This record gives sequence, C-alpha cells and structure tokens, in this order.
Amino acid sequence: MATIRDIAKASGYSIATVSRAINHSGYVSAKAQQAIERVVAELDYAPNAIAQDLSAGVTHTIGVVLPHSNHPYFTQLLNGIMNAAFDSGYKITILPSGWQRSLELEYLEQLRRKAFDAMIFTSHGIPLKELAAYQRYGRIVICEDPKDTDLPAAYSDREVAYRAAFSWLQQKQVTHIGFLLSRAQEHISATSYATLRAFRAIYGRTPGKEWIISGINTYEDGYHAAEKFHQHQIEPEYIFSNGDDVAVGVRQYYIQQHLPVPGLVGQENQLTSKLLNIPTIDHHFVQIGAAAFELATHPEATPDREKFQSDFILRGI
Amino acid sequence: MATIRDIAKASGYSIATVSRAINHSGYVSAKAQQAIERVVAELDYAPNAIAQDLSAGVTHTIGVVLPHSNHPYFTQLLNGIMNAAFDSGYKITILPSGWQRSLELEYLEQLRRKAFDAMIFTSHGIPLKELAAYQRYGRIVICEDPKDTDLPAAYSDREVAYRAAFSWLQQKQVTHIGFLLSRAQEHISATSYATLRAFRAIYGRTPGKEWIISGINTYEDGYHAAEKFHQHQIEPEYIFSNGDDVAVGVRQYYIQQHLPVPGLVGQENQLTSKLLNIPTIDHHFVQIGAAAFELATHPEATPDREKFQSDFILRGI
DNA sequence: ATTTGCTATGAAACCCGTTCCACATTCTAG
DNA sequence: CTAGAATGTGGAACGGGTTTCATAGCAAAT
Repeated sequence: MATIRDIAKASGYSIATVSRAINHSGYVSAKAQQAIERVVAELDYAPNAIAQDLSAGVTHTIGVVLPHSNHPYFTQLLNGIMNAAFDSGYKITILPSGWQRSLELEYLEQLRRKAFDAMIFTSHGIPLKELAAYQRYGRIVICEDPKDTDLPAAYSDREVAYRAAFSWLQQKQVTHIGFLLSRAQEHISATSYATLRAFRAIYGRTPGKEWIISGINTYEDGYHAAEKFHQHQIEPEYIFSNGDDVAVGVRQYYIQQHLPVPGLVGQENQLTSKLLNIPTIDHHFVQIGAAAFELATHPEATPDREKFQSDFILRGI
Repeated sequence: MATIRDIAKASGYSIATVSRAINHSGYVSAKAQQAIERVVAELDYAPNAIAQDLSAGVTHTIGVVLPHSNHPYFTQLLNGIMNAAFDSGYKITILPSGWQRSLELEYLEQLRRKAFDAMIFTSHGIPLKELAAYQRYGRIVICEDPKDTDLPAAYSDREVAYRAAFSWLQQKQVTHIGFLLSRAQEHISATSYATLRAFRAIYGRTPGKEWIISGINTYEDGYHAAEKFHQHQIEPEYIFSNGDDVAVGVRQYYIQQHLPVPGLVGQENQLTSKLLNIPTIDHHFVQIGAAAFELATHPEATPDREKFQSDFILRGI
C-alpha cells in the first residue's frame, strides 16, 4: 500500500503539503492540489486509519459491554446505541462479558490502553465504585441508577411502572404473586431491587422467599421456574416476570402440564407479549441506548444523568 | 499518560529493553525486569493499543455488516460470530448498512484504510462482483452462495429445507401457496430466489405474481402482507413466510379479522414458532456465523467455503 | 520605501509502540 | 585456551499519519 511519503515523493511535494491537500485544510495551491490528487488516484492511496488514530489520539470507537446477547434488554439498548451511532462517525465494538469480572476488567484495561474512546456498560458484574475508578482512563456510561458514584448514566426509572403494575394487581385483589427476577447476586441487580421495593411500597409487605426465584432471564428459565413453583406447591395468582419471553416460558409450562395458567406480567414489551396479550412493562431501552451513546460521546454533557419513565402497558384485562 | 519513553527514562534502561521486558520477549536481565516493572507500576503505565496496532499493522478487529438489526437472521449470525470471537482476541465492530450502497462502500473504504483486518457481510446491497474487487484490501467473507466469485463464504443450503417443506405441502395436496419473501430487488435476494426455485423443483410450476409479496421481514410486514392478500382476494391454503415473526404477524391479521388462519411455514426456528406450533425452517445461522468468523480470521483456510444443511422442522400436523 | 499580512511550502517533531542490528559480555563446548 | 553461541543492552529505523514552525514570495496598507 502506498503511504503519504510515496505520494509526496511521486508528486514532488512534501508530506506536509500532501496531508493538507488530502484533508483540505487549506494553504495548498490549485496546482499542488491537482498534482497531488492525480498521484493519489494513480497509486490508489488511502490514508491509514490506524496511523490517523494514533496521531489524533482517538479511536472513534465506543466499547459496549453486553453480558448477554439474547435478552431483549441488551438487544434494545444495543439498537438504541447503534441508531444513535449511525452517522456520528463512531464505531461500536461489542464486548460480551457474561457478567464475568475478569472479562469486564479486561475491557476496562483496553480502555486504559486507549483502545476505546469511551465505554457503555449495559450491565456490570464489578461494583460501581470500582467502575467509577476507571473513569480516569476514559468516559464510562452506565445504564442504571449510578447511586452514589459520579458515573454518567442513562437509565429507566423502573419503579414508576412497577408501582403502576402492583397497584393494578392490588386493585384486582391479587395477593399471591410470584417473582421471577434476574441475577442471583441480588445486591448488584438494580432491577430485582426495584421490583421488590415497588412491591413493598404498594403492598406494604415483603414477599416470602419461596415466592421469589432469581437468575431468570430466558424462555427456558421461565419454563423451569414455573416447574419449580409447581413442585414446591407455590401457586401464584400472578407471576411477575423478568421479560416477556420469561412470561411466555412460564405460560408454556402450565399449558403443557394442563394446569390453569396464572396471570402474567412481562417486561420489555416484546412481540411475544403483544401476541399473547400479556400486560407488560416498557422501559424504553431503545431511547435509553441512544441517550447512553450521546453521554458517551459528549463528555461535556450536562446534566450527565438521564432518567426515563417506564410505562406499564395494560393488556388482556 | 506515561509512554514507553517515560518508562525508559525513569528506569534508566532503553525503550528497546523496556519493550522486551513488558512483552516478556526475552533478553532482559532479572535486575532490569524488576526495575522496569517497578517503574511501570509507579507511573501506572499501560502500552497504547493504537500504537501497537500501527506497529503491528493489524487491528484485531472484524467489521460485521448488518443491514437490519431486528431480523433474527442477523441476530443469529451475529451471535454466532460473537461466540466464535469470544476468546480469539478479536474485536467485533458492527456496521449497520440498511443495504445502502453508499454505506457499504463507506465500510469497504474503511477496510481499504486498514480500519479492520477483515469484514463479514451478513448481507449486501452492492453486487458480489464489486464486493470481490475489494478483497485486495482485506479478507471479505459473505454469508451466502458466492456464485461465480471467489469470495470466501459460510452459508446455508436453503434449498434442502425448502424442498422438504414443499414436498410436505405437496403430499398434503396443498396447491395454493402464498409467498412472503424478503427484499424487493429479487435479483440480489438469494433467499427469495432459492425459495421459488425449490417450489418450482417440487411443484413443476412457477407461482403467479399475485401470490408473491416481497420486502417482508418483520411481524408488522407480515400483518400487512396478509391484509394485502385478503384485499386482493388471494386466499392461500398455506403461507410460506420469511421468518417466524412474519408468520406470526400473518396469523395475527387473520385472527383479528375473524378469518380462518391459513397454514403457515416460518423460518429461523424462533421462540414464536415454537410457541404457536408453526412448522419452520432452521438455517443454523448461529453455526454459520461462527464459521464466517473462522473464515475471516484464517485467511489461509481451505476450503474457503462452508455450506450448511438447512432443516425443515415439522410441527402442528 | 517599509511594514504588515496573507498564501504556500517543507523540514522536523510528534503520536507511541516494535524490531533490526550492532556491540559488549559471559558461557559453553571442543 | 579459544572459537562460537547465547545473553543483555541500546541506538536508530520503522509503522503512517498530523502539526508546528520557520521561511519565502507577494500584495495591500502606511
């Protein structure tokens, strides 16, 4: 491949002039411009992107940490991020983590090594405090409540919709509710925490442990969780699920066992809940993804927190 | 940020020795190693990834062109690619294209400029011939039949399953079949072409134009396509859909209109078809994605074509 | 006639690593 | 004891751009 020095040599101008000509940064005579352009075309020259990045000290790349690529939460966030990135000149690099500490640290290390200009954590295994410490190496945006850290964040006020949902259930005089929550390590799962807090706010009590199953994310998880409820003779009137697919998995279990299907509340407002007429919660993750991208690429953004209202979508009354 | 020259200065060794110490490439005394490591720790030094890339002439990045991020075809391919990339040391950059020629060319330009080591086109708008011409700038892998080009490819032999499906329909004495195909520009849509060819092979005839609707990819598209059939008094016994979600959209339309739902055949073997007991076709795109990644990262691979058998999954007989 | 202010150009420094190669030691085998 | 091998080290080139700064030519302003 031809380099800028080749162009300089072949055109008879200096590399400085060639650089100026190529970047149209002025101070190039019409004659020089033409001569250089001809040589560029002849030698099929294109400036090396890595060299430019090195020189500029930026990569125009945002690393997006995705623990789990099948869950709609992440798909929706990613879509939002990509929409926003579309003609921003930024590239998006996907960093699958599976919530593994070692992987997350490895990606943060890449940030330290300037492989990315910024990072977006759609979710995280390592504590926020620790994450915040890496901000000195580059901008880090998270997609949940940043708590007492100073991390920029775009996230959903999940409790708004959760409370609406529980109020609705309370009005229907539903008392026995099963909870299928996300990750097992409850202290780091904002979702699970918000769910239970909203429940407590409306119902004034805490659900018994046997009514909660954690680590539930997929259709299959939902199916097995329902099985577990059944085996332990836990019979919820309603099951509050972490995701529409989860709800559908639950439903599938009861149908296959020829048991009455309990009421369901899903999350993420996906095709499946629409299809089966299941009430759901929309956290507007596509919007949140877009907001996260903006926060990542505009370090001077103020405020650097964006909280979105979640909506409870009533269906199949 | 500290650079390798800072470390050299502070430790009293040369940058060559520092580089060797950091990369453990030998010829460094224990004393030097220790001294250098201490300074590295003190100055919080980490080698700049861009500089390394420039020096090495590689980016360890694969660009993946995705026209459409919601369709399962792309999601599955991407998952396959990411699985394979996982601990390969490669990063995956997503390049949304919407099948737009201008965008695809822009991404190819980036390849030319060495922003990626290789590219995977999960689908493409520009002709294969043109794509093939860019191979001189880097490896380009496609996910369909490369035809008469020399592009490396991982793809599904769609016709195997299509024929199985049509044979099954023929045995059931189904004669009126509606087709919901993907892109409108039929000459570049391998899927649509394969579908119709398989039909012709089994049924010995070509479906009438009024039985084919193109540009159908989503649930909503399916819904509207069904509406169109209905409005034009086209009443298929079976509708062969481009994707499970499409099939579900079709079903939704007929149900909402209180019309009998025609038989359906989906594609991609997703949750939705499982749920509604709709026969479907599995093209194994996760595997294909993984294969595409391997082809992209092993330029010397032989053969550089991998064709996967598709499977017709019979359900709801 | 002199100063000021552009335009145009190129040498050289800079971004930050890796690696080649020359040179000095220190082993090791014959 | 000595030639040859292996270890340790650093200067300098290299990867391929951008940018600063000095210099020169030339026109407008004083």
